Amino acid sequence: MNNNIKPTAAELEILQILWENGSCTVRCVHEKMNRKKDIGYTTTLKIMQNLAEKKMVRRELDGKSHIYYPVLKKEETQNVLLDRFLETTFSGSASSLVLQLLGNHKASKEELLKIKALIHQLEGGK
Amino acid sequence: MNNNIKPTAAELEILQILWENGSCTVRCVHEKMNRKKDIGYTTTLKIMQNLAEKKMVRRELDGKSHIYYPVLKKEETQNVLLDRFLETTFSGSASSLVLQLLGNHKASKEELLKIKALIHQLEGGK
DNA sequence: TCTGAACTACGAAAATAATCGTATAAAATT
DNA sequence: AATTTTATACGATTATTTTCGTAGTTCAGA
Repeated sequence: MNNNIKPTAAELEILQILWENGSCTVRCVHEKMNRKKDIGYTTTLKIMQNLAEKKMVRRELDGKSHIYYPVLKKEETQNVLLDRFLETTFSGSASSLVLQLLGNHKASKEELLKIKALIHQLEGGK
Repeated sequence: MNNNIKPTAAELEILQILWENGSCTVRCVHEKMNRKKDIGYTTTLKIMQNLAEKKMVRRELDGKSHIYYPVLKKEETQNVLLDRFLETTFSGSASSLVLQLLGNHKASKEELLKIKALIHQLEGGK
């Protein structure tokens, strides 16, 4: 598994948009970005070009412009980032992470149910 | 609550050491750091000075050298960072974070037990 | 007392990330 | 046909983080 995934903060923002939409032009990404913060068009463009150069997205020419597609899988990327975060911030202790998350962040009932179900499954399916 | 906590990666490494040890001199931190990676003494010193300047640690003169103490609370800091991570990487969905974490065998049996206990408590209690 | 070891202070270099300006080309509009 | 709009490319600038060199201080031991 690719453990070299290392999108920067700005790159990750764009990846999120691509994951949500499947594919986007720069203009499209840029408009969605601008709903959250004020940023120049060429900045968005540049970061997407960087992503392409690093092979985290691919792009196809479509007339005058490009259409960008995510290459990294969302879950895989999240997992790698999660591992790293777990290590750096919680010294690798998954339970303290979860305890803090659930304890302070009261997940909804539905979320708790999902989690319980998974635990049962993990226990049952040994 | 202080939502402005933003230790960088290098700063966080040092905070972890201070949290574990309660307090440390630069030398002490530096030796522990060097077990993991090769880094110059003055680099460690500088980062600790930065931490002090940013009020994330405080220091007291002790003879010729300083003793550093964490100011940020470990759990509070972890929480702030966790919030931020949850937002940027999992678009705020606590359950997908936990599901991926547990699904990925990052939690031991003991950890699962702790988590189950907490869920029971959240459900049953108050 | 002199020398060297252990400190701190401080600034500058190197590395990384983010932002944008300008040049250029191709369509679309007038 | 000329102008405006919409793209990309690419380098330059700025900001942030990390790293370290150098200078200067204090203290302990030869």
